[in-house]
Amino acid sequence: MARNTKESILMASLEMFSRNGYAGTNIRELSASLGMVKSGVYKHFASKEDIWNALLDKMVAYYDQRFGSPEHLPPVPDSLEEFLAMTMQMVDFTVHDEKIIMIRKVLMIEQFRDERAKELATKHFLTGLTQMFTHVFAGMIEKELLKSDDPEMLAFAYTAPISSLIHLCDREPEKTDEALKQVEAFSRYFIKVHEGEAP
Amino acid sequence: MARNTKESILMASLEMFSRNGYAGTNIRELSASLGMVKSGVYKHFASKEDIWNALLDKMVAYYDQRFGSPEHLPPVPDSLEEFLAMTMQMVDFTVHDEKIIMIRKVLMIEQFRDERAKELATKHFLTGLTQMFTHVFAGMIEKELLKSDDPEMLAFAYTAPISSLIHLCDREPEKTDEALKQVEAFSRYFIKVHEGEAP
DNA sequence: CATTATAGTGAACGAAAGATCACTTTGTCA
DNA sequence: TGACAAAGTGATCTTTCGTTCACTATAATG
Repeated sequence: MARNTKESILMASLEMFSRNGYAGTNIRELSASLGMVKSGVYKHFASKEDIWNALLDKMVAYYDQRFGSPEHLPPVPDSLEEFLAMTMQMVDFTVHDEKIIMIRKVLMIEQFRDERAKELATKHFLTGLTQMFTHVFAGMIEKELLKSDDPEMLAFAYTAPISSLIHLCDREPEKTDEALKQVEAFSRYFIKVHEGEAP
Repeated sequence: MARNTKESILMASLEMFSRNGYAGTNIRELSASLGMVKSGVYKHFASKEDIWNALLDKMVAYYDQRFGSPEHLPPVPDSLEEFLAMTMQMVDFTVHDEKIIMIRKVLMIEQFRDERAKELATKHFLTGLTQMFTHVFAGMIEKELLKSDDPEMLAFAYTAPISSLIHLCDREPEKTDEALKQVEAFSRYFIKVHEGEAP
């Protein structure tokens, strides 16, 4: 029962931090959203900052679990259509999963204030995606699906534009469908430019 | 004398908002940074929110002035080296200009809370750059510096990765030099991929 | 020089913040 | 079932917040 409440508090804090930021969130509203009175929160966390740190721990763990270990690298696709489908599936998931959206928002808001948020932001928004797709592109080049090229540069050139469209979805969710079409258009364009000569 | 103080307050608020966000900024610190006592601020602005709105007005005006009108479009370069140089000069400026850095940070932090910040963020981070470079690439294709292609897609594929490196500089300024090298490497790579056949 | 609008001060206010504490309730387990 | 630790409450404390206001100093104007 205790673990449950503690988790609920962290979930509620993720929601509030992602909407109002750390400074813009207060314990009264937070506890009220859980049908609690504010002093109750202090049975589970020593302070507001303690909640923040615990939430960051969770976000770090969540990231490591989903993207950290090599065994979670996506399989190298066997065709360019499969590659496109894989991209679309990943993007579609990431722009619709409420929890991941909130994590990105929190990192956006707090990246300049909190050292760990800064680190996670760079991973989430830049290096993580690049690493992941470096592996994919290296495999695809080997399979001659793509022209011989620097896989890391390819990965950066591919993921950064898609990432910017994901951020657009976070900012203006009503544009999500349009943005997804742009992702697809970009992906098709990218494939066309870099596809291998051998059919 | 009045105008001067009002401007100083806006400048100080830009600094504090970009570091601590709107909610994380208080009037006492703000006025103290100007050698004033907090009640003095209220001779120039009716409320904290009034300061925020005035600052946003300024940021909108600043953006429109620098990127808004068509006459501020960059000239179409006459060679690929010139294009690279133009890119590097623009990026170098934007990652070192303290004011522009602070504007980007404020937009990052407040994009999910304030409607106008959201709009400006999309312009600053996405559509503005794309529009600008669509014009450049259209001209370069006409000059046969680049292969015939969709200039808007080219612009998006070019500016988004560079934009993500600019954000990295905002987040981790100590990596600025490295990031600038990455910008140059990416730009050279991009040119190589898309350069026209005719020398 | 006298007047007057403006800029800045310092004390004060009410509201809201984070946090504490003595208490009651509740669920667990010997 | 009875005891005890944990979870939750409500009152309260201290600080800090944004804001107001009567006041003084200042600088421009006629």
